[in-house]
Amino acid sequence: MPELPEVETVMRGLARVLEGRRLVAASIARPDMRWPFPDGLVTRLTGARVLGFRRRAKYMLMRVEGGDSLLIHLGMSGRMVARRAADRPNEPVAHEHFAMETEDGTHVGFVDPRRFGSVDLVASAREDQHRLLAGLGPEPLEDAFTAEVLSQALAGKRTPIKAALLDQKLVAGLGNIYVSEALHRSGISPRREASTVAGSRCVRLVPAIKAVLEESIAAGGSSLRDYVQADGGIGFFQERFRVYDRAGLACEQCPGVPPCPGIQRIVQSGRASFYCPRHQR
DNA sequence: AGAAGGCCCTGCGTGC
DNA sequence: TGCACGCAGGGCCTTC
Repeated sequence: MPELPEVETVMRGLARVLEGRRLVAASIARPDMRWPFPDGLVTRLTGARVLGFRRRAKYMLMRVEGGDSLLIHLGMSGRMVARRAADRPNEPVAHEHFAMETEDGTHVGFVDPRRFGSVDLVASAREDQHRLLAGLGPEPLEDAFTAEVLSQALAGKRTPIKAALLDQKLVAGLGNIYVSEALHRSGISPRREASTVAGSRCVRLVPAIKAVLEESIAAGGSSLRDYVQADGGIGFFQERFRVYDRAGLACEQCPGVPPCPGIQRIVQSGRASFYCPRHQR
């Protein structure tokens, strides 16, 4: 499930194989993703050189010659797959909805079985004004994201902190997994009302958010030799989380006597949260 | 107006 | 073994 660290890793992998290269082909196999592919996508990409990459929240932006940027969201199940064009199988790759090919013979496909992902074009000079980016909150890894900033965003919110942190308007790029992990690290229950996290608890929470994201990006980068795996997949691997999907297991944060009752799974706004009821309050 | 739930989609794990 | 069902969740949309 691509959240901010996975998107960052995939983006770096894409940059590795695409940056500076000229695209000699682009193709659409199936246009009905989350939103239809934009008009002129193939035309604008074909022949253009890839200038650079950038990430915003869970979105990747690929700047190309001619003033356009390709906006990519991986959705739930999206992957980027890179192969030498010559090594591609003859039959169509399952769920590869979109692909690009470089002058030096690399084929990059966007594979997304669930089709929650999306691709769009936006003027490079106005990337942040795209409707999907315009309302996003601060980047959690930037210095501007401080305890004070989060504190203000949470003030007066009656919703559980779990839901608040998933709200991309408050902070951009966190998903279900890293919200659970960051709350676990900072000893805050996902059920706690957001307004009561404002203040001193944000002083613990904000560094925990940054740490969990940074460690994950570092692990993603170092675990991938070449950013392109044997199967052609670019990007993320399954990390070992401290609470996410670990219901019933002991919480490593609180050893000792009496034994930790273990990590619990609860459902909040229809989504699973994992936490240790003993040390997360 | 803010919050909660629905919906889109396919693959996979579980249980009968 | 096979099938049915439920769950996974990002983000927009509708409803309350």
